[in-house]
Amino acid sequence: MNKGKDEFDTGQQELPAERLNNISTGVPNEGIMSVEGYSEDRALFYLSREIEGDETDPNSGCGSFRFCCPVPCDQNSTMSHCTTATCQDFMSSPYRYMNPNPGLNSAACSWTSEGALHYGMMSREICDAVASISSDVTEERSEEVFIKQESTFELRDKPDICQHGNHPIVFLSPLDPPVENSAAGQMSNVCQVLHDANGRPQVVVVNHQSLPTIHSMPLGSHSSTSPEPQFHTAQGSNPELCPPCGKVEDLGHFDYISSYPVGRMIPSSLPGPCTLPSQQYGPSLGLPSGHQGLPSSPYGAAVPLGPGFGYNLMPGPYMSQFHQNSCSLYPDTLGLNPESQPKMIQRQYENTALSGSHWDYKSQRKPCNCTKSQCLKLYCDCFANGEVCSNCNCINCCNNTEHETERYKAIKICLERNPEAFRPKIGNRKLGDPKGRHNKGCNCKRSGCLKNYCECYEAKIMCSSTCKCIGCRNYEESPKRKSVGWASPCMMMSEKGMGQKSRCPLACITLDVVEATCGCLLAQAEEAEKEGCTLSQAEQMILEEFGQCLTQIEQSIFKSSGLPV
DNA sequence: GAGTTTGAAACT
DNA sequence: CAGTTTCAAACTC
Repeated sequence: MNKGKDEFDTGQQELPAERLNNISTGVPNEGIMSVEGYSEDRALFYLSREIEGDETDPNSGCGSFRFCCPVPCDQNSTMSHCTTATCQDFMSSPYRYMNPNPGLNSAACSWTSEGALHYGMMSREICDAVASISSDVTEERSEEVFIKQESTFELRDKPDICQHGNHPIVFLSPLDPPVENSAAGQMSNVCQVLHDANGRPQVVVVNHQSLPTIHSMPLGSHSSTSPEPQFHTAQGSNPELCPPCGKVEDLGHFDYISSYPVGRMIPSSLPGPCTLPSQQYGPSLGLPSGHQGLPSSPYGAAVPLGPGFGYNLMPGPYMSQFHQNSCSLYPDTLGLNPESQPKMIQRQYENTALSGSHWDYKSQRKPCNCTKSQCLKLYCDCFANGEVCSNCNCINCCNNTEHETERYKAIKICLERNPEAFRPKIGNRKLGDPKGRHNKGCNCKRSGCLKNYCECYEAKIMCSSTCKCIGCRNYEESPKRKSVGWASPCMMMSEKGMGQKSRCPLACITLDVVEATCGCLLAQAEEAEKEGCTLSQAEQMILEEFGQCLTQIEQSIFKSSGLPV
């Protein structure tokens, strides 16, 4: 059944009904993981995985993955319509692999190829990008351990939230075939497949030119004998044609539904029983109907930023279903990678024995000790991580369900002040930068970026050009990281008995050295200019000069340390 | 455990 | 945007 890694699909993707049914019924040995997404400016992308081998073993039976674009893309696009990736690529890719139950396969994804789509990245580059994060395999596997604890019901009930352009695509089930907006003759909208708490699939069509619409599918529409969705007409006003059901419902406040800024964290996740949105907000998709502004739930209100760009402030318990068990909205931190998560999440991850549910995972997070912020400011790690306080030592805490209104307002204020406020600070895993970097960079002045005061150091990443730190000593990749902990370059040198921290080799880079180096680089630039070199040639000359300078500095360091050069 | 240091967040 | 203040975590003793 495996078609092999070199076989591309350029046409409409295949969704063999029997295999879909196998998934839906949990029959092992076969399965397809599919991810569909619609973009206003790009076509549908479909990722499928055909599996062979022992499905009870997530380490085996890896087939090929096809990144397919089943409808014609922009002819001018350099994007490859199809490419393939090996299983290993997939396992280490931003697409998170979940195996909720032995014999049951599902794909959770983080569509981090946004950049690739928008910038015309070639498929080869995408593959490289995927390969560049291969170091995450371990973490991804760890995530599997989590997911394996989930039940089949949870699999169907909790969607994946995937980034696609400025819109997250929420996928719950690999069972939902794509819905083509044939009325428009193109994939012009963002469609999202959601499931309500009862497992009922719902397709939300976000039309950028108008209000969003919902296609509701009755229960059982994904029966084993009917792989095609059976849309029915949702009641509502201002309907517009939107196949396949032909009729739609005007939600009037779609920001609430699905639109979400890039990289935004769902700002809530409550342990405990989940709230059924349908119960809370009425029958239509469980979404509020007709209201705007502050709803009954503090997170229910949309922040009207315009079509396709708002805040998903759904109630914590409900959205936590989405977040906790599927995927983070952050591509770079997907899979609970402990090295790319914010510190609170990282701590949670480290403190968890990977044996419990996500609630266990959350309950073991480090409690905060806020006293004055009411845990409603970003000082509070719980709040900053989109968590409510639980078993914390905080005083006058309002970061809980009893103070939903206050919490909502605080979230709104934070987001208004900084739309990236709830985005992980560590991210942007790129080629050549597999560990990620601090998005804002640190501003340390006294710690040398070698204490946990430094967010980069705490996240176990090197400081980067983004940082504005002074006296940084956390800028060089250590060749010998401790197997368990993190050793900075200076610490490593100290361990080698090369002296006290004051003798850190970086101390050799004095102001004079820097000035001399800069002088050399400037001289090289001037020479390049005199010679009429092109920009690229000049850059190469300067870089070569810089390399020579670094070599000299390195030699000086080794000489001063008494080590052989 | 109290006090100090630190840097991010918030404020002006 | 820069400087100051507030805050809570990290650190030291």
